[in-house]
Amino acid sequence: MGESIHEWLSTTVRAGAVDRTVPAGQSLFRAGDKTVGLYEVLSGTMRLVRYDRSGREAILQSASAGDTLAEASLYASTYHCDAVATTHAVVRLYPKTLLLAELNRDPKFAQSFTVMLAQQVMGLRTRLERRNIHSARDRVRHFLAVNAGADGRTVALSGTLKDLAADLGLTHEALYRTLARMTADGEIKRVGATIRLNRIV
Amino acid sequence: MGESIHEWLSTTVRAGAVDRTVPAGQSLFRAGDKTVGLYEVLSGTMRLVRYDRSGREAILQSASAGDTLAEASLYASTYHCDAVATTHAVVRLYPKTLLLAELNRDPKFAQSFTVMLAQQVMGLRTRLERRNIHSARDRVRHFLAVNAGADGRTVALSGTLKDLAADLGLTHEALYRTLARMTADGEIKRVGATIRLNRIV
DNA sequence: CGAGTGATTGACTTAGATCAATGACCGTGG
DNA sequence: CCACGGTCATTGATCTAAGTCAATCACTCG
Repeated sequence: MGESIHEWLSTTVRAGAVDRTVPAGQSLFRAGDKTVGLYEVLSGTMRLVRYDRSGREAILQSASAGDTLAEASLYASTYHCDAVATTHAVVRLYPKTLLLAELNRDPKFAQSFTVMLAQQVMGLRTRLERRNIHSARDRVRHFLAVNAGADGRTVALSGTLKDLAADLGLTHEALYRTLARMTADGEIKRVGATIRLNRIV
Repeated sequence: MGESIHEWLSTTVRAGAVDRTVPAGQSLFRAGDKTVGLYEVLSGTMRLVRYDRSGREAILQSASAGDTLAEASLYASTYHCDAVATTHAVVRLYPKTLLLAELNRDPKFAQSFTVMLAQQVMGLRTRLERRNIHSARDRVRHFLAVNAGADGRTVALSGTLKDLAADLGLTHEALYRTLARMTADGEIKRVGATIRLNRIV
């Protein structure tokens, strides 16, 4: 969908990127640290956490491969939470200074960056909207409607059904069952890694 | 939180904004129309919908006062869905041409705009993260952790509890019950429109 | 050829949705 | 100035969809 950061970065910025490995359980940065830039998760999972006085942690966000971390770093001077590796992870740092300089210097790059962010906002809004739907079936319908191809009735599944289930906020069992029922009712038809919507008579 | 669009728009763009009233049920634009700009919903509710061949509509998104509509318009040339008013609504159009020109001309404005989008992305991510939490109690905990004030244990509620419930994706009943239980357990204390987190011993 | 994972289905449990009723509060119009 | 309609806050009773636990089969990969 072209929503991921690295597709939009100028070669200048990309050249200045630094990769770093974070062993599971280790932290990448801590609240109060000075912000250094924008991170992209290359593999593994990172989580942003905050701790209450009793030491219990609250997960503010978790980012897997392809996600970005700490957009905050673009405008804040210090981090306001910790980033810790849930699994062994590899991250790529795009230094703040480079990014900001590039944004100032190159209006075209700035525009690309803005477009990317706008797309992210739209995508996130859509996903949030979907989570508002309580019924599993309607949630699946929403997903299908949003992701239907040009013909308006074919949806190509990118990953596994388990991944899709996670994305929809359902257990994989619930998704399997929902799809099975929709198929039985003739609402959809599964063809390989594709779902075809049938017209409702 | 400074996440809303209009706070970040330059006076130039703001001056070029056009307000428009949309009666309930009427559409603001339809799929295929040329994009004209970015809309902000001033009052009422608009929804973005797509129709399948059987005429049933799928709601892709719904936007209430303060929300923006059609960020797509920033980079796409035509709309890919319909925007229809769920209730009588008033929207404000920030013309695309003005916005893009301004973004090109004024790097500072572009930066502000980018910052605003980045904030939106962060906020949306956090909310999405919250929706991943199944337990009502943990969802409330997440909300409290994220929205705790400087002291880390006081959360000021902005709207009504019903609004909060909707925001959390819970029914208001579920929220009342959860808060009641947390209070009974001594985890929180409600003081007027404020919730205070207690340390867990 | 096992080990690991995805896909699928069954049985059972439960948290939260739904339906319902009540009290508090608030503006407002007669 | 007060009765009335409206909304929020709250709690009870009940229902159900989805979560949880569990088992099976297919498939791939080293």
